[in-house]
Amino acid sequence: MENHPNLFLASSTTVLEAAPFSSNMNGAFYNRIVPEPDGLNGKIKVKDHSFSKSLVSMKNEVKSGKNKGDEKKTTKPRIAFQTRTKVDILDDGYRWRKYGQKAVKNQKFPRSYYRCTHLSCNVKKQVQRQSMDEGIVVTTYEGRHMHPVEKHSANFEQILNQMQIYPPF
DNA sequence: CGTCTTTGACCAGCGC
DNA sequence: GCGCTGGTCAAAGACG
Repeated sequence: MENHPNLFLASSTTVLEAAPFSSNMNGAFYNRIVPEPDGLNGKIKVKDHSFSKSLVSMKNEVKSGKNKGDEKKTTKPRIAFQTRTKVDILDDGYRWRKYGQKAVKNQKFPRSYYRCTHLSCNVKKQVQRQSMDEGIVVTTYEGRHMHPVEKHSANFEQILNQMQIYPPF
């Protein structure tokens, strides 16, 4: 069993683009990453050693887990960040409700599951600390917020929107 | 009292 | 079919 199937960790197929934008969220710097032309040997560079964040993957195809009657398999954008931070929960401006936590095989730290509390918003995220490097937190977003950000602290929605323009790997 | 977290149980998918 | 694993549910409790 490998890592998350939809997750390409640093050093795989992505490369850090000289950020055409960099926004601030909790003091973190966001750098956009795009697939390297040949798709190989990309490297992630982390700029701020104390609290920096980089996009490590995105993929468009995701099976929604349970389909109780009405909804069948859906495809949702899934975007993963790798964050070097001491805190697990990043304030991205949205309100999240934790609905589960699971121990993951071969992983020292549990994975936490969150859902956006906004009415009829289906966006989920998973947060997991890497066992190899405890300072790294991987956050995976699933779905898109179709409502405005609830706090002023970030323009994370804007970041997500920009990521959508790239094709899945 | 409303909101959020915790946590064990449950369920579905997958490999053998 | 069975067991393992990841994802979700939901009751109970904590907290402001």
